Amino acid sequence: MRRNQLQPQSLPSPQLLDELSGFFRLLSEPARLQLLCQLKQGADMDVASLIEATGFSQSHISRQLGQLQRAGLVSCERDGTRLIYAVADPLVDDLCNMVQRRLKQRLEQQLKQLQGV
Amino acid sequence: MRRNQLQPQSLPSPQLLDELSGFFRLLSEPARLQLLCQLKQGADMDVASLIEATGFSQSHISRQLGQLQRAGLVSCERDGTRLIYAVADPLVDDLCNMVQRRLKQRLEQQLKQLQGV
DNA sequence: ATGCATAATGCGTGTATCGACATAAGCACG
DNA sequence: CGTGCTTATGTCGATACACGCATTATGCAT
Repeated sequence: MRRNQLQPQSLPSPQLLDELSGFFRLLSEPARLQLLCQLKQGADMDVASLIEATGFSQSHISRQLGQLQRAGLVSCERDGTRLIYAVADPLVDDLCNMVQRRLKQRLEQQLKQLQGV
Repeated sequence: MRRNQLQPQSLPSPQLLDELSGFFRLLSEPARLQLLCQLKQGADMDVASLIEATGFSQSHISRQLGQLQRAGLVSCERDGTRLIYAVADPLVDDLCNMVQRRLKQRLEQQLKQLQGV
């Protein structure tokens, strides 16, 4: 099968590649993923709760939230001196669920492969 | 303010967090994403084609393909001395499409925000 | 076996970024 | 005004990893 020439020339541009990889990079850090998960559950949480829930330093959490916010993944509103953060896009949850399903399937498959054909 | 206790205790475990972030990390590198896209289009490609298409060194490509293969994202079969690689899981494409749509929506929204309320 | 392909690995360098500490900046209240 | 509380930022050490060069391993042919 030499069907290697039927590309609809849909190679993604370098810019798109960078944007995509940049987005995935945001999710490539357990700390950020953990923050997102905490926010999903706790609905609206202030930074103090996130510090206590994750055990990270305040500066670290502030930076990670900043990245997520610039990407539009979380939003925040003021309550006095505190900032209340919330998940701003359900996409991350969808992606995680899809990947999780995939990881599970893969493990089940490997398991089956081990215990006899 | 201890009103954040209504969680259905569905916090992902650290292991799951690591696995998820590890998976996303694979997609967080433009080089790997590019390889996956090339493979999607070219259907089956040997390493030489990938070298020419991407401009990366042979060793680099070999390593990246190794990572993708260990994760089950690509598979390869021998043809003489060459290895022909192919995409082994459509999930990555779905994820990229979802993220791309999301990036586009976000830009459109920002554009609308700029040119008048 | 030798020789010629191709692919994988050892090693080094450079760069990015995680994560903490210390400090500054913004906001409320006396 | 200053004081206290919360968040953001400057700086730094440690670690991870991208990427190339050189070398080794592997398969096919003669």
